[in-house]
Amino acid sequence: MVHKVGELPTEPGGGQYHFPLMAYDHRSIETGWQKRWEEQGLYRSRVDWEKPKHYAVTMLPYPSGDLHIGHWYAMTPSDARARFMRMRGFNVLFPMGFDSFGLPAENAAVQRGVHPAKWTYENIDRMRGQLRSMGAMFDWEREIVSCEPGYYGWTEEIFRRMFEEGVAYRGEAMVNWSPALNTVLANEQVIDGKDERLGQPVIQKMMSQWFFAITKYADELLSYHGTDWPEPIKAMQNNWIGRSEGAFVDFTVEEGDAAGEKVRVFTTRPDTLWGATFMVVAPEHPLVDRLTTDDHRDAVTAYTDASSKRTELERTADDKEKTGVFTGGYATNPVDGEPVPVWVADYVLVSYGTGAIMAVPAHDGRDFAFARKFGLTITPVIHPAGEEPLDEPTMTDAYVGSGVMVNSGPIDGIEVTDAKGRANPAIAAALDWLDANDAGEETVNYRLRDWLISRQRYWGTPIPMIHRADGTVEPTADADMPVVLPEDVVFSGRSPLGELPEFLNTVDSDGNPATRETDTMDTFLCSNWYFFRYLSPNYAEGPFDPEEAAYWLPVDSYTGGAEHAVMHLLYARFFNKVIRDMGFFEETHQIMSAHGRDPGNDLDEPFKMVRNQGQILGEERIGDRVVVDGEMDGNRFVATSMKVDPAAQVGDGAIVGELMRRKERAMQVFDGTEMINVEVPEGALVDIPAIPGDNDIHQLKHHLEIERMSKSRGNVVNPDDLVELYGADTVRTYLMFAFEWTKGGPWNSKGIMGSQRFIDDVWKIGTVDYEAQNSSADADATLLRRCHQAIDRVQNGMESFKFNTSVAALMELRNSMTVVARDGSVSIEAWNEAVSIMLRLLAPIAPHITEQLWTDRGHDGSVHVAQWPQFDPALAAEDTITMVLQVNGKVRDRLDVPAQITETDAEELALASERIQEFIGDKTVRKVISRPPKLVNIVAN
RNA sequence: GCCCGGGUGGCGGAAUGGCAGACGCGGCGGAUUCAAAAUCCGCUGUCCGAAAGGGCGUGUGGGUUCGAAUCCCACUCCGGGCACCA
Repeated sequence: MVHKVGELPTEPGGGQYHFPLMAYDHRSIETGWQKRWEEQGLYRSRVDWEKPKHYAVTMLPYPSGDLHIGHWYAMTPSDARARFMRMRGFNVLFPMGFDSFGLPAENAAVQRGVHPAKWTYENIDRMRGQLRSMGAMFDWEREIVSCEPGYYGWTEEIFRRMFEEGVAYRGEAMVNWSPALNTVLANEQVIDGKDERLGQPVIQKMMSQWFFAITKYADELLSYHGTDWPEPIKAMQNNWIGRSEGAFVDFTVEEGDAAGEKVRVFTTRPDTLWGATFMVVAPEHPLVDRLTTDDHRDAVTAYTDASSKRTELERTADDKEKTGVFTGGYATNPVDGEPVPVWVADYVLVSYGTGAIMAVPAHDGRDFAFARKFGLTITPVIHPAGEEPLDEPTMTDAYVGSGVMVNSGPIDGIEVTDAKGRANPAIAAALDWLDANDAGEETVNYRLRDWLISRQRYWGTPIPMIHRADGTVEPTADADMPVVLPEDVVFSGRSPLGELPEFLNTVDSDGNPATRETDTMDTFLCSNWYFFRYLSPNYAEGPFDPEEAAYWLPVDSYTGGAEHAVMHLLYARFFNKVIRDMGFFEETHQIMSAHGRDPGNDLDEPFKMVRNQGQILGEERIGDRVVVDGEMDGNRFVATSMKVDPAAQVGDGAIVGELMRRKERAMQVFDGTEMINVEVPEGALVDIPAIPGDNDIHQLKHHLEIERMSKSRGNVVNPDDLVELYGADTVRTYLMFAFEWTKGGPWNSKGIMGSQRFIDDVWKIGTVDYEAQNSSADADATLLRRCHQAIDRVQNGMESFKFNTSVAALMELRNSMTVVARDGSVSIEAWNEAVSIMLRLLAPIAPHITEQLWTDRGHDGSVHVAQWPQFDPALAAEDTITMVLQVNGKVRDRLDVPAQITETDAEELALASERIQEFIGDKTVRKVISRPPKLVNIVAN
């Protein structure tokens, strides 16, 4: 790919190109600079209290084997932004590491007989090389690898402290057990009753496990004080934490074994207590046995046994139909002293609230369905606003709207709104009544459960605890810390730690024989605090060096995928608060203060700003040949049948052509001349030979659908190949330009050509033997204006994570400069200034080519430590502006006017326009809106 | 069901109250070439019109405003999260 020395077309400008012989050769230039930067230590970051700091982190990868395009998509803009901040005068830290404990390593060991450590380290080596090819400014001196004892030993230490503080505890609870993964899982790792890794069903088991008391922090986790996070992420976390305000109310058991005992329920609607006509307890509720009367015992036992055998998935899958049995027992409703029957049903979950509910069938859909099915009493206590009172026999649904309380004794007549908690007058009145009558207590309940962190797996951080012979647990002694994962083990798919006597057997603090904990920690713990370890990866006195922490913390910008919203991002916030409360930041605070930095609330949250990138999907599948039958309906064709058939000929059906893409409701088929919208109704016959069995519209959509990249789909875009072909700078530019970063989208293998042309043009601009032909001061000012407009736009895009607009601004500058280069219309000084600005603006995005050109053009030092061009609004301002003239809001004429034009002058010019007068005609001018210099709008009728 | 985010050309997208479609891909026409690639020049929302020009146009319907892709109300569709959560 060598460009010719060119006497290229001279029209219309009349100038000549003087392009050099050599095109931009990314192969020789990019790796060369990567090496030089490394040797020069260009990206080392040091604490410097004289300079403002910026700590930027992009989520560290799991060393799965190869860096994929998604990593590049996530990391490149983060790197560019870190570089941009550095050029703007910040002392920037941008580190990288590997989240290297986890299941895939262990699976590789089982399947291929490779030790997880070997597999992991080989992958890390390969990925390190791939990351270098990106040309990112990672400070490799600060790299962390979480499977090294130097890292996980500190996780263990933090665990020991958490145990002492009671934040880490061993508890017996109903937990999620994955038979497929051979381990328990946290609630966050179970989606729709299946594990998030393999999608295999998870069952409920009572087990003794290690937990972190994240619920203690539920309220603080709902506040994001001092942070700038995407609203959807906060919404997801809030949703997950699930705070509900309500009350505990005690119902007293009437007779039988449990007579006099209280059954506590949680309710968010204490106002409806007077309508509570029965109670339901979960099958696992501890009082079930004693509530059950002898004549109901067989039925209840049968029911609870059956439900214990069902998985979470089964319980929720066959949803609608409620099941349950009567215990025979009764409890007293405290508000009116009425006895209500107590039932057992699995629609009440033992894990939420108190595992028991008061049922208000008139005003709760689930209770209503249950009451109707089992013929239980329904008592309405809300009179719907502006309607007839509810009539029990004719009700077909629970009434959940607003109105006025009725049949509710002391709170009769009080208004019920749609508001939650005390903001609802009826709820407030009920809470006050409960308090005054000692019948219940106002409370807050959370959906969030404590974090189950033990895993019955080998390749993870050891839990530094010892099981004593007497059944109690104690932390590993200081001298034995950290507990190092033994390497010489045999893999069978089950954790080998329990079968390794030299690991298992130890002594307790009294010298008695004891055993080590063989479970390891959830790998999400590793990523809880790695951004602290980056600060001082070799620090031996603690998890992080307070001297570094005082300067760098907190993380100023954190970027990564939104899929971590309720796992990593929530856990990391929790851990940060725990570390703070255990006093790890005390010294850090002192050092901050000593340097005159007020710690304030800075260390309450780990990440000041979070931004999420979208996902790169596989390239769209188009061009399948299809045969469609059906008939035209308006401008769309409604199909009765659609068949994918590569050999289809014209005449095989009403429409034969290529399937182009899926619109919202229609498929588009291109028959060679026009694009036809084809609607495929649910009942239409669909035949896709590639998908066996009966096909329908959904499979057709799926067939076309742009999917996540995966090896099995064969749609993986390999960044190494792209770098080889186009160079890292082109790939970086394309990834930053092609999508709205937060959104992502399908890969387009042709689109990258635009970025390649851009990079080639930059090379031409930077190397052209520029000759001023007929330059003028005006042209100089115009070019400088374009440059300053570009500075503004590039800067804004970088700051607001709208990287595509930054690249677009640079492409526009390229367009202007290409014309200037051809015409020679500016002075050599103006040209050099413009090139210098352009190179600096582009440096964060395309670091290699800009560095080469910067050096070649005789600048001292690296472009990456050059100062960002100072934006000057005066230089960016146009002196003439096209003013739009409107009549009744429609554009009718345009005029070039001085930017400084006054309101009156603009108005006069507008009224003087012939075209405007034509449109005004014989109408009367009612009003003139003058917004100089952009617009004048004349209202006439 | 509840909670978020979104709907703009053939495509990715720009414009946050003031010229809709910047920038790029693709397409069309032309130059160069034996030819192709690459490169260069021009056109490219849609309808009417020979043109000048005009009508329409940011999911749908309504509203606020001199003026709405942008603000408000209702609906609809797409994506995501949560979900017998009491």
